[in-house]
Amino acid sequence: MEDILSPDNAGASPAECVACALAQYTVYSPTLSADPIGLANVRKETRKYGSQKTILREGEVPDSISTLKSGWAFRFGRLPNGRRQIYSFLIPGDIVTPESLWRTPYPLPFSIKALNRVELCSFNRRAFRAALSTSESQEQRLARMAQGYFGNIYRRFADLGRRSAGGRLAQLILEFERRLRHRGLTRGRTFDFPLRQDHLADALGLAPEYTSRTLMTFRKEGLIQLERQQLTILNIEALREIAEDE
Amino acid sequence: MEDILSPDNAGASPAECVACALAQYTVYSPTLSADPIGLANVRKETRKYGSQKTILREGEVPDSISTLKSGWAFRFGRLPNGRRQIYSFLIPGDIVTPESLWRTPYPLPFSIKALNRVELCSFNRRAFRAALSTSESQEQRLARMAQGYFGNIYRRFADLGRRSAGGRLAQLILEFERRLRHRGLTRGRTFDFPLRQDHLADALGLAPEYTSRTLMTFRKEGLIQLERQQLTILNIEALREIAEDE
DNA sequence: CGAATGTTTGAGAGACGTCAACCGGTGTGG
DNA sequence: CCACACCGGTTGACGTCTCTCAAACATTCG
Repeated sequence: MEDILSPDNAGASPAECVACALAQYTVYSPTLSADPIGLANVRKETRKYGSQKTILREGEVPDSISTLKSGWAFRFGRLPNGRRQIYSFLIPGDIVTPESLWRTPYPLPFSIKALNRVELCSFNRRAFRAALSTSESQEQRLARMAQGYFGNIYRRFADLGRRSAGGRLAQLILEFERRLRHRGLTRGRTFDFPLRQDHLADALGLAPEYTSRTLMTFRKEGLIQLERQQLTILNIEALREIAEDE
Repeated sequence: MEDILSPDNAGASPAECVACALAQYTVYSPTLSADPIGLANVRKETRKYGSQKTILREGEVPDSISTLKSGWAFRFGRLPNGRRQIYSFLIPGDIVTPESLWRTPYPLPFSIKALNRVELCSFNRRAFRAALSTSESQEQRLARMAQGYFGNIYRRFADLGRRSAGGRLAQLILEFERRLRHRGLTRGRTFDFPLRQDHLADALGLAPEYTSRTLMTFRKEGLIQLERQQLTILNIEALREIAEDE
Protein backbone atom coordinates (compact mmCIF):
# COMPACT_ATOMS: atom_id res chain seq x y z
CA MET A 1 0.00 0.00 0.00
CA GLU A 2 1.43 3.33 -0.96
CA ASP A 3 0.54 6.75 0.38
CA ILE A 4 -0.14 8.84 -2.67
CA LEU A 5 -0.46 12.00 -0.66
CA SER A 6 2.40 12.08 1.74
CA PRO A 7 2.24 14.54 4.64
CA ASP A 8 5.09 16.63 3.24
CA ASN A 9 2.68 17.77 0.63
CA ALA A 10 1.40 20.41 3.02
CA GLY A 11 3.68 23.11 1.68
CA ALA A 12 2.77 22.63 -1.98
CA SER A 13 -0.32 24.41 -3.15
CA PRO A 14 -2.01 22.67 -6.08
CA ALA A 15 -1.85 25.81 -8.15
CA GLU A 16 1.94 25.97 -8.01
CA CYS A 17 2.70 23.48 -10.75
CA VAL A 18 0.32 25.17 -13.17
CA ALA A 19 1.83 28.56 -12.50
CA CYS A 20 5.38 27.23 -12.84
CA ALA A 21 7.20 29.01 -15.63
CA LEU A 22 8.82 25.76 -16.71
CA ALA A 23 5.58 23.78 -16.86
CA GLN A 24 5.03 24.05 -20.60
CA TYR A 25 8.57 22.85 -21.29
CA THR A 26 8.53 19.75 -19.09
CA VAL A 27 7.83 16.20 -20.25
CA TYR A 28 4.60 16.10 -18.32
CA SER A 29 3.09 19.25 -19.80
CA PRO A 30 0.34 17.36 -21.72
CA THR A 31 -0.82 15.73 -18.50
CA LEU A 32 -0.57 19.00 -16.66
CA SER A 33 -2.67 20.92 -19.15
CA ALA A 34 -5.25 18.13 -19.41
CA ASP A 35 -5.70 17.95 -15.66
CA PRO A 36 -4.24 21.10 -14.13
CA ILE A 37 -4.39 20.02 -10.51
CA GLY A 38 -4.03 16.26 -10.83
CA LEU A 39 -0.25 16.29 -10.96
CA ALA A 40 0.14 18.88 -8.27
CA ASN A 41 -1.80 16.61 -5.97
CA VAL A 42 0.72 13.88 -6.56
CA ARG A 43 3.58 16.14 -5.58
CA LYS A 44 5.16 15.25 -2.29
CA GLU A 45 7.47 18.08 -1.44
CA THR A 46 10.13 20.42 -2.68
CA ARG A 47 13.70 20.07 -1.56
CA LYS A 48 16.73 22.35 -1.66
CA TYR A 49 20.37 21.46 -2.07
CA GLY A 50 23.41 23.68 -1.76
CA SER A 51 26.13 23.74 -4.40
CA GLN A 52 28.06 20.46 -4.69
CA LYS A 53 25.68 18.64 -2.35
CA THR A 54 24.78 15.05 -3.13
CA ILE A 55 21.22 14.54 -4.36
CA LEU A 56 21.39 10.79 -4.90
CA ARG A 57 24.21 8.41 -4.15
CA GLU A 58 25.36 5.53 -6.34
CA GLY A 59 23.56 2.33 -5.34
CA GLU A 60 20.45 4.05 -4.04
CA VAL A 61 17.10 2.98 -5.42
CA PRO A 62 15.10 6.11 -6.17
CA ASP A 63 11.67 5.81 -4.58
CA SER A 64 10.37 9.09 -5.92
CA ILE A 65 10.62 11.03 -9.14
CA SER A 66 12.01 14.55 -9.02
CA THR A 67 12.30 17.39 -11.46
CA LEU A 68 14.66 20.33 -11.30
CA LYS A 69 12.72 23.46 -10.55
CA SER A 70 15.85 25.58 -10.51
CA GLY A 71 19.58 25.05 -10.61
CA TRP A 72 21.75 22.49 -12.39
CA ALA A 73 23.02 19.07 -11.40
CA PHE A 74 25.32 16.41 -12.80
CA ARG A 75 25.56 12.63 -12.81
CA PHE A 76 28.93 11.03 -12.39
CA GLY A 77 30.83 7.92 -11.49
CA ARG A 78 34.05 7.52 -9.59
CA LEU A 79 36.85 5.10 -10.48
CA PRO A 80 38.76 3.04 -7.91
CA ASN A 81 41.71 5.40 -8.36
CA GLY A 82 39.54 8.33 -7.35
CA ARG A 83 39.09 9.88 -10.77
CA ARG A 84 35.69 11.17 -11.71
CA GLN A 85 33.73 10.91 -14.94
CA ILE A 86 30.69 13.11 -15.44
CA TYR A 87 28.06 11.35 -17.55
CA SER A 88 25.54 14.13 -18.04
CA PHE A 89 24.24 17.43 -16.78
CA LEU A 90 20.72 18.21 -15.66
CA ILE A 91 19.15 21.60 -16.32
CA PRO A 92 15.94 23.15 -15.00
CA GLY A 93 12.91 21.21 -16.14
CA ASP A 94 14.78 17.91 -16.39
CA ILE A 95 13.71 14.80 -14.57
CA VAL A 96 16.51 13.77 -12.25
CA THR A 97 16.16 10.04 -12.90
CA PRO A 98 14.18 9.45 -16.10
CA GLU A 99 15.06 5.78 -15.60
CA SER A 100 12.46 5.67 -12.81
CA LEU A 101 9.75 6.31 -15.36
CA TRP A 102 10.11 2.95 -16.98
CA ARG A 103 9.69 -0.10 -14.84
CA THR A 104 10.81 -1.24 -11.44
CA PRO A 105 13.53 1.04 -10.16
CA TYR A 106 17.00 -0.43 -9.76
CA PRO A 107 20.11 0.77 -7.89
CA LEU A 108 21.60 3.78 -9.65
CA PRO A 109 24.93 3.15 -11.37
CA PHE A 110 26.01 6.74 -10.68
CA SER A 111 25.74 9.54 -8.14
CA ILE A 112 24.02 12.87 -8.68
CA LYS A 113 25.23 16.19 -7.27
CA ALA A 114 24.02 19.76 -7.39
CA LEU A 115 26.16 22.10 -9.49
CA ASN A 116 24.79 25.23 -7.87
CA ARG A 117 21.88 26.02 -5.60
CA VAL A 118 19.16 23.56 -6.62
CA GLU A 119 15.45 23.27 -5.96
CA LEU A 120 13.71 19.96 -6.63
CA CYS A 121 10.03 19.06 -6.93
CA SER A 122 9.55 15.46 -5.98
CA PHE A 123 6.57 13.30 -6.85
CA ASN A 124 5.32 9.94 -5.77
CA ARG A 125 6.88 7.58 -8.25
CA ARG A 126 3.99 5.29 -8.99
CA ALA A 127 1.37 8.00 -9.01
CA PHE A 128 3.52 10.09 -11.34
CA ARG A 129 4.03 7.16 -13.66
CA ALA A 130 0.32 6.43 -13.65
CA ALA A 131 -0.59 10.05 -14.32
CA LEU A 132 1.72 9.99 -17.34
CA SER A 133 0.10 6.91 -18.87
CA THR A 134 -3.24 8.38 -19.75
CA SER A 135 -2.90 10.24 -23.03
CA GLU A 136 -1.35 9.44 -26.36
CA SER A 137 0.34 12.82 -26.69
CA GLN A 138 1.87 12.26 -23.28
CA GLU A 139 3.31 8.92 -24.37
CA GLN A 140 4.78 10.50 -27.45
CA ARG A 141 6.31 13.28 -25.46
CA LEU A 142 7.86 10.75 -23.11
CA ALA A 143 9.27 8.83 -26.04
CA ARG A 144 10.78 11.97 -27.49
CA MET A 145 12.26 12.88 -24.15
CA ALA A 146 13.84 9.44 -23.83
CA GLN A 147 15.16 9.70 -27.35
CA GLY A 148 16.78 13.05 -26.67
CA TYR A 149 18.02 12.08 -23.29
CA PHE A 150 19.71 8.84 -24.25
CA GLY A 151 20.76 10.26 -27.58
CA ASN A 152 22.78 12.90 -25.77
CA ILE A 153 24.39 10.34 -23.50
CA TYR A 154 25.45 8.07 -26.34
CA ARG A 155 26.73 11.01 -28.36
CA ARG A 156 28.92 12.08 -25.47
CA PHE A 157 30.08 8.48 -25.15
CA ALA A 158 31.15 8.52 -28.78
CA ASP A 159 32.74 11.95 -28.34
CA LEU A 160 34.94 10.64 -25.57
CA GLY A 161 36.18 7.79 -27.67
CA ARG A 162 36.41 9.40 -31.03
CA ARG A 163 36.78 13.18 -30.88
CA SER A 164 39.53 15.63 -30.02
CA ALA A 165 39.41 17.91 -27.01
CA GLY A 166 38.14 20.81 -29.09
CA GLY A 167 35.48 18.70 -30.77
CA ARG A 168 34.19 17.45 -27.46
CA LEU A 169 34.06 20.92 -25.95
CA ALA A 170 32.28 22.41 -28.95
CA GLN A 171 29.81 19.55 -28.94
CA LEU A 172 29.05 20.01 -25.25
CA ILE A 173 28.55 23.76 -25.58
CA LEU A 174 26.20 23.24 -28.51
CA GLU A 175 24.27 20.64 -26.54
CA PHE A 176 23.78 23.12 -23.72
CA GLU A 177 22.63 25.83 -26.10
CA ARG A 178 20.10 23.51 -27.70
CA ARG A 179 18.68 22.17 -24.49
CA LEU A 180 18.51 25.50 -22.73
CA ARG A 181 16.88 27.16 -25.71
CA HIS A 182 14.15 24.51 -25.76
CA ARG A 183 13.46 25.36 -22.15
CA GLY A 184 13.31 29.07 -22.81
CA LEU A 185 16.44 29.60 -20.75
CA THR A 186 18.59 31.52 -23.23
CA ARG A 187 18.80 35.20 -24.02
CA GLY A 188 19.86 35.29 -27.64
CA ARG A 189 23.00 33.19 -27.71
CA THR A 190 23.75 33.83 -24.05
CA PHE A 191 22.95 31.53 -21.17
CA ASP A 192 23.87 30.67 -17.59
CA PHE A 193 26.85 28.40 -17.33
CA PRO A 194 27.46 27.36 -13.73
CA LEU A 195 30.14 24.74 -14.47
CA ARG A 196 33.60 25.16 -13.08
CA GLN A 197 36.50 24.06 -15.22
CA ASP A 198 37.01 20.88 -13.27
CA HIS A 199 33.43 19.90 -14.09
CA LEU A 200 34.13 20.50 -17.74
CA ALA A 201 37.35 18.53 -17.46
CA ASP A 202 35.64 15.56 -15.82
CA ALA A 203 32.86 15.62 -18.40
CA LEU A 204 35.23 15.80 -21.35
CA GLY A 205 37.80 13.40 -19.98
CA LEU A 206 40.57 16.03 -19.97
CA ALA A 207 43.09 17.40 -17.51
CA PRO A 208 41.85 20.66 -15.97
CA GLU A 209 44.85 22.58 -17.35
CA TYR A 210 44.20 21.41 -20.85
CA THR A 211 40.55 22.28 -20.49
CA SER A 212 41.60 25.80 -19.62
CA ARG A 213 43.81 25.98 -22.68
CA THR A 214 41.12 24.64 -25.00
CA LEU A 215 38.64 27.11 -23.60
CA MET A 216 41.18 29.88 -24.06
CA THR A 217 41.70 28.93 -27.69
CA PHE A 218 37.95 29.14 -28.26
CA ARG A 219 37.92 32.60 -26.73
CA LYS A 220 40.92 33.84 -28.67
CA GLU A 221 39.36 32.62 -31.90
CA GLY A 222 36.21 34.53 -31.11
CA LEU A 223 34.02 31.46 -30.83
CA ILE A 224 32.67 32.05 -27.37
CA GLN A 225 32.70 34.44 -24.49
CA LEU A 226 32.61 33.13 -20.94
CA GLU A 227 32.72 35.22 -17.83
CA ARG A 228 30.97 35.26 -14.50
CA GLN A 229 28.99 32.10 -15.26
CA GLN A 230 27.56 33.51 -18.46
CA LEU A 231 28.39 31.88 -21.75
CA THR A 232 27.79 33.54 -25.12
CA ILE A 233 28.27 31.79 -28.42
CA LEU A 234 29.81 34.35 -30.74
CA ASN A 235 30.32 32.24 -33.85
CA ILE A 236 28.02 29.27 -33.91
CA GLU A 237 28.88 28.17 -37.45
CA ALA A 238 32.56 27.91 -36.64
CA LEU A 239 31.70 26.08 -33.44
CA ARG A 240 29.58 23.61 -35.38
CA GLU A 241 32.41 22.98 -37.80
CA ILE A 242 34.77 22.15 -34.98
CA ALA A 243 32.07 19.95 -33.44
CA GLU A 244 31.63 18.06 -36.71
CA ASP A 245 35.39 17.55 -36.65
CA GLU A 246 36.31 19.71 -39.59
CA MET B 1 -5.54 -4.99 -31.94
CA GLU B 2 -2.27 -6.82 -32.22
CA ASP B 3 -1.66 -10.26 -33.64
CA ILE B 4 0.02 -12.10 -30.83
CA LEU B 5 0.65 -15.13 -32.96
CA SER B 6 2.08 -13.97 -36.21
CA PRO B 7 2.15 -16.41 -39.12
CA ASP B 8 5.95 -16.61 -39.02
CA ASN B 9 5.53 -18.56 -35.84
CA ALA B 10 4.94 -21.70 -37.85
CA GLY B 11 8.54 -22.81 -37.65
CA ALA B 12 8.85 -22.46 -33.89
CA SER B 13 7.73 -25.42 -31.87
CA PRO B 14 6.54 -24.46 -28.37
CA ALA B 15 8.93 -26.89 -26.80
CA GLU B 16 11.99 -25.18 -28.25
CA CYS B 17 12.30 -22.37 -25.70
CA VAL B 18 12.08 -24.77 -22.80
CA ALA B 19 14.71 -27.02 -24.28
CA CYS B 20 17.02 -24.10 -25.09
CA ALA B 21 20.32 -24.47 -23.30
CA LEU B 22 20.40 -20.76 -22.54
CA ALA B 23 16.90 -20.63 -21.06
CA GLN B 24 17.91 -20.80 -17.42
CA TYR B 25 20.37 -17.92 -17.90
CA THR B 26 18.03 -15.48 -19.62
CA VAL B 27 16.15 -12.63 -17.94
CA TYR B 28 12.87 -14.33 -18.58
CA SER B 29 13.74 -17.65 -17.00
CA PRO B 30 11.30 -17.20 -14.06
CA THR B 31 8.44 -16.66 -16.49
CA LEU B 32 9.58 -19.54 -18.61
CA SER B 33 9.75 -22.00 -15.74
CA ALA B 34 6.41 -20.83 -14.33
CA ASP B 35 4.64 -21.29 -17.64
CA PRO B 36 6.83 -23.41 -19.90
CA ILE B 37 4.89 -22.91 -23.08
CA GLY B 38 3.41 -19.44 -22.57
CA LEU B 39 6.50 -17.61 -23.76
CA ALA B 40 7.13 -19.90 -26.67
CA ASN B 41 3.65 -19.11 -27.91
CA VAL B 42 4.52 -15.45 -27.97
CA ARG B 43 7.55 -16.08 -30.10
CA LYS B 44 7.20 -14.88 -33.63
CA GLU B 45 10.13 -16.26 -35.51
CA THR B 46 13.83 -16.86 -35.53
CA ARG B 47 16.11 -14.92 -37.79
CA LYS B 48 19.67 -15.38 -38.98
CA TYR B 49 22.29 -12.78 -39.80
CA GLY B 50 25.67 -13.22 -41.38
CA SER B 51 28.81 -11.71 -39.89
CA GLN B 52 28.84 -7.89 -39.98
CA LYS B 53 25.22 -7.71 -41.13
CA THR B 54 23.02 -4.94 -39.73
CA ILE B 55 20.37 -6.14 -37.29
CA LEU B 56 18.87 -2.76 -36.48
CA ARG B 57 19.67 0.62 -37.94
CA GLU B 58 19.95 3.90 -36.01
CA GLY B 59 16.60 5.67 -36.01
CA GLU B 60 14.49 2.53 -36.30
CA VAL B 61 11.79 1.95 -33.72
CA PRO B 62 12.01 -1.67 -32.62
CA ASP B 63 8.57 -3.26 -32.84
CA SER B 64 9.60 -6.61 -31.47
CA ILE B 65 11.91 -7.87 -28.76
CA SER B 66 14.69 -10.23 -29.71
CA THR B 67 17.18 -12.32 -27.82
CA LEU B 68 20.44 -13.72 -29.09
CA LYS B 69 20.18 -17.46 -29.41
CA SER B 70 23.69 -17.77 -30.77
CA GLY B 71 26.43 -15.46 -31.94
CA TRP B 72 27.54 -12.01 -30.79
CA ALA B 73 26.52 -8.51 -31.82
CA PHE B 74 27.53 -4.94 -31.06
CA ARG B 75 25.86 -1.54 -30.76
CA PHE B 76 27.61 1.45 -32.19
CA GLY B 77 27.28 4.99 -33.40
CA ARG B 78 28.97 6.72 -36.28
CA LEU B 79 30.36 10.28 -36.22
CA PRO B 80 29.96 12.74 -39.07
CA ASN B 81 33.62 12.21 -39.92
CA GLY B 82 32.95 8.51 -40.38
CA ARG B 83 34.57 7.27 -37.21
CA ARG B 84 32.81 4.58 -35.24
CA GLN B 85 32.29 4.13 -31.54
CA ILE B 86 31.11 0.80 -30.17
CA TYR B 87 28.92 1.22 -27.12
CA SER B 88 28.45 -2.36 -26.04
CA PHE B 89 28.58 -5.98 -27.07
CA LEU B 90 25.77 -8.50 -26.96
CA ILE B 91 26.42 -12.13 -26.12
CA PRO B 92 24.17 -15.19 -26.39
CA GLY B 93 21.19 -14.88 -24.07
CA ASP B 94 21.17 -11.07 -24.17
CA ILE B 95 18.13 -9.08 -25.16
CA VAL B 96 19.04 -7.04 -28.22
CA THR B 97 17.15 -3.91 -27.12
CA PRO B 98 16.43 -4.08 -23.40
CA GLU B 99 15.14 -0.52 -23.80
CA SER B 100 12.04 -1.97 -25.47
CA LEU B 101 11.10 -3.61 -22.20
CA TRP B 102 10.33 -0.36 -20.52
CA ARG B 103 7.75 1.86 -22.05
CA THR B 104 6.86 3.08 -25.50
CA PRO B 105 9.68 2.31 -27.88
CA TYR B 106 11.58 5.25 -29.34
CA PRO B 107 13.98 5.57 -32.29
CA LEU B 108 17.27 3.87 -31.46
CA PRO B 109 20.22 6.22 -30.96
CA PHE B 110 22.59 3.56 -32.33
CA SER B 111 22.84 0.77 -34.87
CA ILE B 112 23.31 -2.91 -34.10
CA LYS B 113 25.39 -5.32 -36.14
CA ALA B 114 26.23 -9.00 -35.95
CA LEU B 115 29.81 -9.78 -34.99
CA ASN B 116 29.70 -13.32 -36.32
CA ARG B 117 26.98 -15.65 -37.48
CA VAL B 118 23.96 -14.76 -35.34
CA GLU B 119 20.63 -16.38 -34.64
CA LEU B 120 17.86 -14.32 -33.07
CA CYS B 121 14.61 -15.32 -31.40
CA SER B 122 12.11 -12.52 -31.76
CA PHE B 123 8.99 -12.04 -29.69
CA ASN B 124 5.96 -9.86 -29.93
CA ARG B 125 6.92 -6.79 -27.93
CA ARG B 126 3.74 -6.20 -25.99
CA ALA B 127 3.02 -9.83 -25.33
CA PHE B 128 6.57 -10.35 -24.13
CA ARG B 129 6.36 -7.33 -21.85
CA ALA B 130 3.05 -8.53 -20.48
CA ALA B 131 4.35 -12.04 -19.90
CA LEU B 132 7.22 -10.57 -17.90
CA SER B 133 4.97 -8.56 -15.60
CA THR B 134 3.35 -11.36 -13.73
CA SER B 135 5.69 -12.50 -10.98
CA GLU B 136 7.70 -10.73 -8.35
CA SER B 137 10.82 -12.78 -8.97
CA GLN B 138 10.56 -11.87 -12.64
CA GLU B 139 10.46 -8.16 -11.81
CA GLN B 140 13.48 -8.52 -9.62
CA ARG B 141 15.36 -10.36 -12.28
CA LEU B 142 14.52 -7.64 -14.77
CA ALA B 143 15.74 -4.99 -12.37
CA ARG B 144 19.01 -6.83 -11.85
CA MET B 145 19.43 -7.20 -15.58
CA ALA B 146 18.90 -3.49 -16.09
CA GLN B 147 21.33 -2.70 -13.32
CA GLY B 148 24.00 -4.89 -14.82
CA TYR B 149 23.33 -3.76 -18.33
CA PHE B 150 23.43 -0.04 -17.71
CA GLY B 151 26.12 -0.42 -15.11
CA ASN B 152 28.39 -1.91 -17.76
CA ILE B 153 27.63 0.89 -20.19
CA TYR B 154 28.38 3.63 -17.71
CA ARG B 155 31.53 1.93 -16.58
CA ARG B 156 32.77 1.78 -20.12
CA PHE B 157 31.83 5.45 -20.49
CA ALA B 158 33.99 6.29 -17.50
CA ASP B 159 36.78 4.06 -18.79
CA LEU B 160 36.91 6.00 -22.04
CA GLY B 161 37.26 9.30 -20.25
CA ARG B 162 39.42 8.34 -17.36
CA ARG B 163 41.51 5.25 -18.02
CA SER B 164 44.59 4.38 -20.02
CA ALA B 165 44.53 2.03 -23.00
CA GLY B 166 45.68 -0.90 -20.89
CA GLY B 167 43.14 -0.20 -18.18
CA ARG B 168 40.31 -0.07 -20.69
CA LEU B 169 41.35 -3.30 -22.37
CA ALA B 170 41.74 -5.16 -19.10
CA GLN B 171 38.37 -3.89 -17.95
CA LEU B 172 36.68 -5.04 -21.15
CA ILE B 173 38.23 -8.49 -21.04
CA LEU B 174 37.14 -8.91 -17.44
CA GLU B 175 33.64 -7.80 -18.33
CA PHE B 176 33.47 -10.46 -21.03
CA GLU B 177 34.73 -13.14 -18.68
CA ARG B 178 32.15 -12.22 -16.05
CA ARG B 179 29.21 -12.08 -18.42
CA LEU B 180 30.09 -15.23 -20.32
CA ARG B 181 30.67 -17.17 -17.14
CA HIS B 182 27.21 -16.22 -15.88
CA ARG B 183 25.80 -17.63 -19.06
CA GLY B 184 27.72 -20.86 -18.77
CA LEU B 185 29.76 -19.98 -21.83
CA THR B 186 33.28 -20.35 -20.47
CA ARG B 187 35.54 -23.36 -20.19
CA GLY B 188 37.71 -22.58 -17.21
CA ARG B 189 39.21 -19.19 -18.02
CA THR B 190 38.81 -19.73 -21.75
CA PHE B 191 36.01 -18.40 -23.93
CA ASP B 192 35.06 -17.56 -27.50
CA PHE B 193 36.23 -14.14 -28.57
CA PRO B 194 34.93 -13.28 -32.04
CA LEU B 195 36.03 -9.61 -32.03
CA ARG B 196 38.50 -8.41 -34.59
CA GLN B 197 41.03 -5.82 -33.49
CA ASP B 198 39.17 -3.00 -35.17
CA HIS B 199 36.13 -3.85 -33.04
CA LEU B 200 38.29 -3.69 -29.97
CA ALA B 201 39.79 -0.42 -31.18
CA ASP B 202 36.40 1.16 -31.81
CA ALA B 203 35.12 -0.02 -28.45
CA LEU B 204 38.16 1.25 -26.55
CA GLY B 205 38.54 4.49 -28.47
CA LEU B 206 42.00 3.56 -29.73
CA ALA B 207 43.80 3.37 -33.05
CA PRO B 208 43.87 -0.20 -34.36
CA GLU B 209 47.67 -0.27 -34.37
CA TYR B 210 47.83 0.76 -30.76
CA THR B 211 45.23 -1.83 -29.86
CA SER B 212 47.48 -4.44 -31.40
CA ARG B 213 50.42 -3.19 -29.37
CA THR B 214 48.47 -3.15 -26.11
CA LEU B 215 47.20 -6.65 -26.77
CA MET B 216 50.75 -7.74 -27.53
CA THR B 217 51.98 -6.32 -24.25
CA PHE B 218 49.31 -8.29 -22.41
CA ARG B 219 50.44 -11.44 -24.16
CA LYS B 220 54.11 -10.86 -23.53
CA GLU B 221 53.43 -10.25 -19.86
CA GLY B 222 51.58 -13.54 -19.65
CA LEU B 223 48.21 -11.97 -18.84
CA ILE B 224 46.21 -13.49 -21.65
CA GLN B 225 46.39 -15.81 -24.57
CA LEU B 226 44.41 -15.07 -27.72
CA GLU B 227 44.41 -17.10 -30.86
CA ARG B 228 41.84 -18.32 -33.34
CA GLN B 229 39.00 -16.48 -31.61
CA GLN B 230 39.70 -18.10 -28.28
CA LEU B 231 40.72 -15.98 -25.33
CA THR B 232 42.26 -17.38 -22.16
CA ILE B 233 42.95 -15.31 -19.09
CA LEU B 234 46.26 -16.55 -17.74
CA ASN B 235 46.73 -14.18 -14.81
CA ILE B 236 43.47 -12.73 -13.63
CA GLU B 237 44.87 -11.01 -10.55
CA ALA B 238 47.38 -9.05 -12.59
CA LEU B 239 44.66 -8.19 -15.07
CA ARG B 240 42.46 -6.91 -12.27
CA GLU B 241 45.27 -4.76 -10.97
CA ILE B 242 45.73 -3.13 -14.34
CA ALA B 243 41.97 -2.69 -14.60
CA GLU B 244 41.84 -0.97 -11.23
CA ASP B 245 44.57 1.31 -12.54
CA GLU B 246 47.16 0.43 -9.94
C1' DC C 1 46.98 -20.31 -55.36
C1' DG C 2 46.25 -15.48 -55.50
C1' DA C 3 43.89 -11.46 -53.71
C1' DA C 4 41.88 -9.30 -50.17
C1' DT C 5 41.69 -8.60 -45.45
C1' DG C 6 43.51 -8.48 -40.89
C1' DT C 7 47.73 -8.12 -37.74
C1' DT C 8 52.32 -6.81 -36.34
C1' DT C 9 56.12 -3.72 -36.08
C1' DG C 10 59.03 0.51 -36.69
C1' DA C 11 59.77 5.40 -36.81
C1' DG C 12 58.28 9.85 -36.12
C1' DA C 13 54.75 13.34 -34.93
C1' DG C 14 51.21 15.40 -32.24
C1' DA C 15 47.83 15.79 -28.71
C1' DC C 16 47.23 15.84 -24.16
C1' DG C 17 49.02 15.22 -19.29
C1' DT C 18 51.94 16.64 -15.42
C1' DC C 19 54.44 19.70 -12.56
C1' DA C 20 55.04 24.08 -10.98
C1' DA C 21 54.69 28.90 -10.66
C1' DC C 22 51.77 32.80 -10.79
C1' DC C 23 47.62 35.56 -10.87
C1' DG C 24 43.16 37.42 -9.54
C1' DG C 25 38.96 37.30 -6.93
C1' DT C 26 36.60 36.31 -2.60
C1' DG C 27 35.88 35.55 2.00
C1' DT C 28 37.29 35.78 6.76
C1' DG C 29 39.17 37.44 10.91
C1' DG C 30 41.85 40.56 13.50
C1' DC D 1 39.36 48.16 6.64
C1' DC D 2 43.28 45.76 5.61
C1' DA D 3 45.90 41.32 5.54
C1' DC D 4 46.01 37.02 4.42
C1' DA D 5 44.66 32.55 2.97
C1' DC D 6 42.20 29.95 -0.24
C1' DC D 7 40.32 28.60 -4.35
C1' DG D 8 39.89 28.53 -9.18
C1' DG D 9 41.92 29.75 -13.41
C1' DT D 10 46.04 30.75 -16.46
C1' DT D 11 50.48 29.90 -18.39
C1' DG D 12 55.09 27.74 -19.35
C1' DA D 13 58.12 23.85 -19.85
C1' DC D 14 58.49 19.39 -20.50
C1' DG D 15 57.25 14.44 -20.67
C1' DT D 16 54.57 10.62 -22.52
C1' DC D 17 50.84 8.25 -24.31
C1' DT D 18 48.64 7.42 -28.27
C1' DC D 19 48.17 8.40 -33.30
C1' DT D 20 49.69 8.31 -38.11
C1' DC D 21 52.12 6.64 -41.89
C1' DA D 22 54.25 2.91 -43.92
C1' DA D 23 55.85 -1.57 -44.75
C1' DA D 24 56.13 -6.43 -43.75
C1' DC D 25 53.77 -10.36 -42.40
C1' DA D 26 49.81 -13.56 -41.61
C1' DT D 27 45.37 -15.35 -42.52
C1' DT D 28 41.15 -16.11 -44.73
C1' DC D 29 38.44 -16.77 -48.72
C1' DG D 30 37.26 -17.15 -53.40
